[in-house]
Amino acid sequence: MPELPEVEVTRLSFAGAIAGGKVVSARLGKPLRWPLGVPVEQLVGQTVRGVRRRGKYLLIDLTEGLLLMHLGMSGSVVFGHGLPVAGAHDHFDLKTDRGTLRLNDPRRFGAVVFATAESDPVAQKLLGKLGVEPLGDDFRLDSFRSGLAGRKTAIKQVLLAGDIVVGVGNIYASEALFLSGIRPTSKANRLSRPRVERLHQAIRDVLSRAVEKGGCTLRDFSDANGDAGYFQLEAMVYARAGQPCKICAAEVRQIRQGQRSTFFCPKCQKP
DNA sequence: CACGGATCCTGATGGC
DNA sequence: TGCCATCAGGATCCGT
Repeated sequence: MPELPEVEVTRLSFAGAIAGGKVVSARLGKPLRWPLGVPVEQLVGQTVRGVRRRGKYLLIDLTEGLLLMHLGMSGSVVFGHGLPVAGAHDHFDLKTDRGTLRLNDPRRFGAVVFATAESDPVAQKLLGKLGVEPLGDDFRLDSFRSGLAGRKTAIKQVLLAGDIVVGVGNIYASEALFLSGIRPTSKANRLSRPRVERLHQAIRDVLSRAVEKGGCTLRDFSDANGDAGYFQLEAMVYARAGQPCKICAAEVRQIRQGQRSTFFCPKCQKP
């Protein structure tokens, strides 16, 4: 469910409300991808300073340390007072006097990890190799180009790897490549300068537009207040195999790359 | 060190 | 209705 826009929309939906909240209790459900790292009692009494995002991680700053939360493939967050009794897929609750933050994640590819600081090796193991933020000033065309120059793999795979630029997941990778007219199978290091420039711009455009629209709701995305996003209405190629391209009417194709589905228009996107 | 593949887990969906 | 195979928004780990 969550690529950068969904994570950012989620963050925006509860960051203001939880800030300043004092942790009353916390509970863990079934194990997530990694152990929390501290007993939940250690969180009690701490104050939530604020919530940031790095790539697809939510960083929940506490008085002493921070929680790194990842939504994996199927994670979502709810925040509020008087939440229902935790269900089978509610694997983390952080109850504060401003409301309870709850992570629901059926597949449990997500994670909640405690680190004493962002520089803590525990945090750096997760954040250390991440690429630049696509919507920030650090996402420069020249460094993007030199990053791609070192990769012989398909451009789609490079985008997903997240070590050059973060936040582009399976949906937005297909969409950004469509917008820039690049075949997903093209080798990253063979893209011409103008094509890299178009891709650079397309990544920014597609992600920022999705954030504005409130995230993607392809299956079941909703933010911490339960509000759904609308990106699905705008997908140009994702999940549209066999349907006509919205620009040229050619049939949208679906292929597999690294066990993930890729969608593209064979006419609009040149190898 | 860059690459491709296997892997974690549960639920939805479609074919028979 | 049941059973089985396939697929799903992510990212790490491991062998080459």
